[in-house]
Amino acid sequence: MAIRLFNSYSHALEEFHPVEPGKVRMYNCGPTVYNYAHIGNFRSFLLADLLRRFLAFSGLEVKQVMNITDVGHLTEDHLEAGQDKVLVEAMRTGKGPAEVARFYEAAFIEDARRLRLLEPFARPRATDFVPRMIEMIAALLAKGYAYVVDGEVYYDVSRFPAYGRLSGNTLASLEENARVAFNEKKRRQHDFALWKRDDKHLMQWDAPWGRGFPGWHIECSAMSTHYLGDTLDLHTGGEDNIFPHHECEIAQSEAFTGKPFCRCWLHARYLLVDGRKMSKSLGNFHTVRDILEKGHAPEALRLSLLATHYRQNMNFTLAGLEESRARVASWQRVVDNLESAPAGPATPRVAAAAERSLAAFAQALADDLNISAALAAVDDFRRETNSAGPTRSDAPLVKDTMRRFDEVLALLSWDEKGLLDAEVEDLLRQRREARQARDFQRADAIRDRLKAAGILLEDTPAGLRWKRAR
RNA sequence: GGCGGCAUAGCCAAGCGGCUAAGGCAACGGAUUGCAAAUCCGUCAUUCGUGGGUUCAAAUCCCACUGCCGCCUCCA
Repeated sequence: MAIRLFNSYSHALEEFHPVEPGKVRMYNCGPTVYNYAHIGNFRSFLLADLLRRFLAFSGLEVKQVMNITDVGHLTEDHLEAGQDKVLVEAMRTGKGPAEVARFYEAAFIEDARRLRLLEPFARPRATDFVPRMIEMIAALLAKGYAYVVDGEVYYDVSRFPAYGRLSGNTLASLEENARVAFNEKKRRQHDFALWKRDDKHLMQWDAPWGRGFPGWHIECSAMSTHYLGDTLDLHTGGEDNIFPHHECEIAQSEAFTGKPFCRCWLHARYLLVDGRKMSKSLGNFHTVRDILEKGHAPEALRLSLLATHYRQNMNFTLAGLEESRARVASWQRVVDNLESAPAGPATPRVAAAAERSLAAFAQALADDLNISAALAAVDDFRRETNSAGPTRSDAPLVKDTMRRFDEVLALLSWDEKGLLDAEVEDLLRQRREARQARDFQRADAIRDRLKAAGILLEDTPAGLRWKRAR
């Protein structure tokens, strides 16, 4: 089935075909590790994860690279502002910015695992790629795409005619609408830095042009081409990365390699919280761990952040989080209830639903990751299956179908319930007896006791069901 | 000021020129049930921000207006 994606570079829906058939090279702009990642960050990372999982689901091999930006935009001024506790603590105890970065990098990876993002092929750190960045800058200088001024290096955008094609910010329009004070060192207002100096900067490296640090954009060019070659198939990021970051990445990379940098760009639109832009001052700022620490299930958060199409502003609310939780729970029950399915022949209706829903699911995602339609396909399967009443013979198919959905969605728990210990087993037996004797008071008391122990009971027409509280 | 995006039921959200406007949450009615939970069946937008236009036909295309959001040098 043809997969269509909206390519921000061409501003159009296109059929996706990797350079090398069957193998996809994908680069995702990753986190800046000077703070905990917030839910907006993860919306963009989850787009990358959804895309990767769906491509794999479709039979493609995906080589995914997500960078860690640890090259400091940290200066002494930041330290003086002292907003970040870990940072302040690090400086107080004599630890450097590198240790701060490691701390938040570890926190990010933990968050990513809790939200079930697949491990990328590589998660390179910008600081490990400074030599390659210097190499690339030297090459750009040699080719005449860049110039040195006073120990700094700038990219000469006038040498790259396609500048502005991604963002729509052509040089002409940028010049007309200049809003930022002109940096005297640059030849043109919109030339951007490949190498900078700033004595206040805490991370510095030696380069042929002087001691300093790399410009923001060059790191992604260095890391992506190192792992994935001159031409990437896919590149993702938040919409705010379109300009200047990705525009500049294209200019640098193509000037360096002489080849097209990336075939297809995907950008996740911003997330709002309670209808407004998330910001600390509005008090609607949520990190991933804040939400999880408040007791919300990671699957609920994952679905919430996934459930709105990536090119649509999503509005995050606690009500929406609860809605996602309920939806995941209803799918989980389809799987869990199979254990107590009655014996009987296979149900044609279930088989038909499995085939139809799986096809609808794949077709929806192939249409520029139409997640709403894909989720509706899962709901359709849930309703059909429950309505038909699956038998023991249906169980393998139902389970396989749900598993297939979950390869992409990654929301369900597949661990076996495990054996109950003898004490719980005994309580269940006692309750059964109490109910038979119509001693409902005692039956309810036992149910409450088991609930407190994390075992939830359901008396269904098919008999007693139990599950562990999650 | 320049560039770009979005407005669909109480809420979330599909649909992208033509079958009765998907699906979820909530709500309500019913079945089942000792109660609870879960599940099923049914109800829930003659209408798609507002006003025009194009068309045999528009939520879908065009124009205007209103509202919201993003980018315009280091923020996903």
